[in-house]
Amino acid sequence: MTEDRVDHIQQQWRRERPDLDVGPQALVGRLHRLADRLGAELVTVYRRHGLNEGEFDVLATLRRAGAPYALAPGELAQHTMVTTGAMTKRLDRLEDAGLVARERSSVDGRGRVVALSEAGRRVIDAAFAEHVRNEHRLVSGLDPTEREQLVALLRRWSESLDEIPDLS
Amino acid sequence: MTEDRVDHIQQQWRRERPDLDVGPQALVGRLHRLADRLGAELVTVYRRHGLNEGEFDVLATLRRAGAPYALAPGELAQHTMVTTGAMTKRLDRLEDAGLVARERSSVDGRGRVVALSEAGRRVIDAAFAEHVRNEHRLVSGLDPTEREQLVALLRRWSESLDEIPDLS
DNA sequence: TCCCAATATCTTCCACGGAAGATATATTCC
DNA sequence: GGAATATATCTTCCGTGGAAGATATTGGGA
Repeated sequence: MTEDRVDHIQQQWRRERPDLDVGPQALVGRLHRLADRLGAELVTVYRRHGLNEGEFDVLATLRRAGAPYALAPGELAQHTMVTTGAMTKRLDRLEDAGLVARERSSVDGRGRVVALSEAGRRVIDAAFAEHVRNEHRLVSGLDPTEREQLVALLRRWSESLDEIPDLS
Repeated sequence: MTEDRVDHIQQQWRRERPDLDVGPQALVGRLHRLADRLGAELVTVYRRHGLNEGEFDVLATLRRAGAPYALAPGELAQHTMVTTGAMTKRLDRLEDAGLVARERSSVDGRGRVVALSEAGRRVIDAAFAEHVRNEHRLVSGLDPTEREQLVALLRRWSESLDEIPDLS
């Protein structure tokens, strides 16, 4: 087991603050660094298709919703976990690029319906296929058993967070 | 095993793109969502101490480097994984707040030395102690065995990424 | 029916980081 | 020693997202 950056950071803290138990950093810190690293690999594929992460996320959300590939801006904001203001701007860019179209909702004058255009559909289908290949590459260093264990542990951790009390 | 958002997304893709194996998303997607979730919890502590994530990171890096708590801007940028331009701005803010001081390097006229002020030292010591308590809280839903397994798997995954070829 | 609260979206302003270039200083090589 | 190159930091401009408020529309209750 070679020593990595997180180990080194922990050692520094143990020297400087021996009164604190920095054990959990092994998990929290490593998870964050890994997420950053993986994220950087993923965006290279988005960029090849002329998209940034947020735009890919919007197109993918519309695509996997199934025909007619249309959702409201508010739904998209919820699914992609950004504010509606941020979504407005993403949609502005995607609309300018001709990848989505905004129409008035027929049932609610306040609402809009955002739908993939034909071009949008083509772009996300190509980008997503490459994205999946990229994900396969990124997990290829783990064998099937390790992947299963890791999925189970991440799931456990996620669920446990819902039941943890706030910091006093 | 209850179904979570990542499961649902996978199901959508399997319906819409049965030609693609989206298995790896269980790992990659879940890791990202978990990192976001944890990050949101962590910043609440930084904010209590008047810091954002980047500023906390800078002060923590100086603090754990040990006395005299001083590093060059370039070193700080490397350790915290941002560009030197971003570091300049972080240091501007921290200097305005009186938490760090910039001096000319005595050995290199181009260089600067960024050092924690007394106030900076107090702030980061208090913030970091609370940060560690927060991390303990966030991992409290996992038992010691699970934590060890998870650390080992994350470490394995990280290391494996260094040996993976680029996407063709 | 009419008013008011709720809702959906968009607008404005600001915070933060990246990319590329500017500036000052140092180092290397002749 | 002097010119060319390298290096450290900072500056400028831009892209993206959040927060708060503006606008338009809906729906409910007097």
